[in-house]
Amino acid sequence: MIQKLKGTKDLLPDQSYKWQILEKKLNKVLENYNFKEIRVPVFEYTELFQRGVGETTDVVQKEMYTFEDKGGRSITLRPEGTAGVIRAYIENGMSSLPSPTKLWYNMGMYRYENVQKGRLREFHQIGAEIIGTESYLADVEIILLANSIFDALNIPKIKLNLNSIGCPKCREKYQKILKEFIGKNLNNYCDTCKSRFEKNPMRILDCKESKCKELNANAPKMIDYLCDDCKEHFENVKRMLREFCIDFKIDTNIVRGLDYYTKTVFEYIDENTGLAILAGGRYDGLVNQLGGQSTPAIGFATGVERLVEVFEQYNNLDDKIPDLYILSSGMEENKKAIEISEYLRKQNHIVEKDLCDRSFNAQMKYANKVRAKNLLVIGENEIKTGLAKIKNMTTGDEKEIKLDCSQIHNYLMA
RNA sequence: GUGGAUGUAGCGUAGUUGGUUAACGCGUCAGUUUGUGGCACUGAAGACCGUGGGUUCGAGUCCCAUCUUCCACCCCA
Repeated sequence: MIQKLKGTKDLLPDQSYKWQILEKKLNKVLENYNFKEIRVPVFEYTELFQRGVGETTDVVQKEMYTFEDKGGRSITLRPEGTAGVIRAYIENGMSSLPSPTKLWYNMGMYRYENVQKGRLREFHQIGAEIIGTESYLADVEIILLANSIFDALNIPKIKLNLNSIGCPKCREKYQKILKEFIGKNLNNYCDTCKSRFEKNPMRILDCKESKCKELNANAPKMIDYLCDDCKEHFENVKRMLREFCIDFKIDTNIVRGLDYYTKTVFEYIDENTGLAILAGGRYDGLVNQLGGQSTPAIGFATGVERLVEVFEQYNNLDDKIPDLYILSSGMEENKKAIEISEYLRKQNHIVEKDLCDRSFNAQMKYANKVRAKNLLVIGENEIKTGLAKIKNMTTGDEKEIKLDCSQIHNYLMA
C-alpha cells in the first residue's frame, strides 16, 4: 500500500459536494463584482517567490517545495497565489487591459510545514486581486467583496481586523525609531528576537515570548508613524467602512508574513477556532518588484478548507439525490430504461438505473440506498402494455403512467 | 525544525500477565423475495494487526527505528 503524503487530503464525495456549493456561491459573488478568473501554473521559477514573497519570510526560507527539474532549473510549487498572478499580469501585458484589472483564482497551494489544526501541506485558496489603482476605493471594494462572501455563505460570526503598515518610506523611518526603542533592552529579548533585530525588527513585535511581550508593551506603533499620504489613505478607508457600518477593529499587531504588503492589511478571524479565514492587503510595490511598471494593487486570499469548515457550521448542506431510479431487467426492458434515462438526463433530471444486471430486489435496495425520490419499474408487462408504475419512494404512493419520455418528464416536474 | 499523543478489515472498536485458525458492530455483496425498498433473518467477501528490524521456542501484545494521523510551538489561509 502506498499511502498519501503527509499534509495532503483526499476529498471524498461526502465532502466534495460541500466544496461545490461553496465555490458556486463564491463564483457568483465574484461575478457580481465583475472579477474575472485567472489560472496560473502550479510551479514557477523559484526566484519568482524569492523576489515576490520575500527572502526573509518563513514561507520562502523554510516552507517551499523547491526542487531541480531535469533541465537543471530550480522550480517551486506555488506557496501562495499573488506572485504567480502578478507574473502572469506582467508577462501577458495585462496592463494594457482596462485598468484596474480585477482577477480571482481558485488554486492549490503548497507549503512544507507541520500539519495541525487548519493547516495542510496542500491546501486551496480562493483569492481576488485589484491591480492598477492606489485609491482607497479599491481597499474599500476588496473589503466589501470579502464581506459579501461571508454574507453569501451565511457566516455571521467573523471578525475583521485592520491595520496599516505604511509604505517603504514611512516604514524605514519607523524602523529606525523601533530599533532605538528595542535596542535599549535588546539583551533582555529572546534569541530569535535578537536575530531579527537587524533584518526585520518589526517581526519582534510578533513574538509570543512573555518577556518579549512585556518589553514590547510600550513599543512605538507603526500606525502612529505613518507618513501623511499613508495616513490619509488609511483614514479614508476607515471612514468609508464606517459609512457602510462595516464592523472592524484596529489590530496593530497584524504585520503579515509576506514581504510585499504595504499600507492596508487585514484579517478575518473565525471566533470559534481563532484562525484567519481570509486575509490580505495592499501590495503597491510587487508589480514593480517583479519587473513590471510600478503598479499599485490590493487583494486577499481565503483558505478553502478553513472556509468550508465554518460554512457548514452555519448551513445545512445536503447533497443532491436522484430524481428517479429506473428498474429494469431483460434486454428489451434495459433498452427502454436506457432510452428513458438518457432523455430525462438531457432534461436535467438526476437519473439512476441498473448497471450490474442485478435482480429486481437488489435494484430496489440500491434505489433506496441512493435515496432516489422516485422509482420506475420496467418489466415484461410494461413493455407489452406501454404502461408502468412510478412510485414515490418517500410516501410510497404509486401511480400508473405511460412509458413515454415526456410524460415521465412532466411527472417529475410536477 | 522542536515537543506530546496515536496507528488492529472501508469506518468504529475488542483482543486478558506474549501462547495455536485475530473477534464484534456498522458498511459492502448475495440470498430469503423475477414484480416493489426501508425491518428482520441467513450467508459471503474483506486485516500479512502502519512499515522495517530486534528480543523470544513463540509477538497484535515487549524493545528500537521509521512513517502516518492528531495537537502544541514557530508561521500562516
